[in-house]
Amino acid sequence: VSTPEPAWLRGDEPEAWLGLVRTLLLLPAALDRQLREEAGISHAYYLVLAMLSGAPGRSLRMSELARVTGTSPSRLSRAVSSLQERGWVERRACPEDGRGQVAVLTDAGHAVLVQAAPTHVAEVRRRVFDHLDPGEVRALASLTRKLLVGLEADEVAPVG
Amino acid sequence: VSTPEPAWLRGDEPEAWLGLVRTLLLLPAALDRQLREEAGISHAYYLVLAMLSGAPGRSLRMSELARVTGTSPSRLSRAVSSLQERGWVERRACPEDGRGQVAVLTDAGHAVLVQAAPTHVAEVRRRVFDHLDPGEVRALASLTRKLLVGLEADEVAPVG
DNA sequence: TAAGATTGAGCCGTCAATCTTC
DNA sequence: GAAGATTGACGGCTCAATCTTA
Repeated sequence: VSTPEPAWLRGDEPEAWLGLVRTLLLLPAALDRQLREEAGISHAYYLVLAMLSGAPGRSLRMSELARVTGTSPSRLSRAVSSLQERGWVERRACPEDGRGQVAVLTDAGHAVLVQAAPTHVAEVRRRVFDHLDPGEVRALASLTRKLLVGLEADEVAPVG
Repeated sequence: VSTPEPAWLRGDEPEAWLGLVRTLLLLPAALDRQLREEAGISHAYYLVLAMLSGAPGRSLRMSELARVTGTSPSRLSRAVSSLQERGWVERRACPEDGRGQVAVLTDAGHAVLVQAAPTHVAEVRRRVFDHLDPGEVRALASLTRKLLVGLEADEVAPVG
């Protein structure tokens, strides 16, 4: 290439990277701890319930549910199995595609979500938004939007 | 309390939160995939090697290493055991405290780190910094600094 | 042949209990 | 008794393989 990228981080990048890495390590752990204590499930499982709750018919195809929760197909399949054993989610055949499965939030699952949501939101406030002013919240929304560009596309254009 | 916090998120908070959650889900997965393919270790294990490499004597107490890598004591103990089996880290008794253990990076471990670092940094650039201009990098550093205030202190002041 | 979904094997992580030293 | 560190038990996650339908 004609203008190679620098080999290591420079300027404000090291501090930004270290801060981001520490956030990636600590925030999910904090969310998991709080939700496990409150509702007995991880944050990933909570997201499954929450995304189903907001979908029409409280149901979504497995593939679509995997996409919106940011998890792999196998991980989602195991999560739904676990939630199904607790009676919080059901599986149904997809009427439009014989290969597909649809996950449906049960009334019991919805009740768990409704019960857990307030303390979860309080934790999110306490851990995140209490420390940011409105401008910083906007900056966070803007930054994550740009970061997700590089994360949601697994394939990357060749170097040429 | 006299001025209760709103029960749900408002303004730019929902978008910021969803963006942050998706980043928390996708970025660690991307880092793990790349490092596992390149060096056969997770990002958490890489951090252990990297933090030891930057420490005086290429060694740190277990408790201090857990703190700087943002992991729990039990998690770190298992990580060091695994790295020790590969000959990349050694354990030694702590001369100043009979209860303590010191983890030391071996030459082999250092070689692994040196070999893996360039492609890892390239991945960090490709996933993160290629999508941000200098001002945004500063904003990211500033934002994570504020978020870590709420994450590094596990105990929180009572509501009163 | 490809896409949707699941499963088996194995590693990684947490929680609680334990052991040692302070 | 408290702190540093480790371990047993168990659940969650990834990778690769598999099964079914399109």
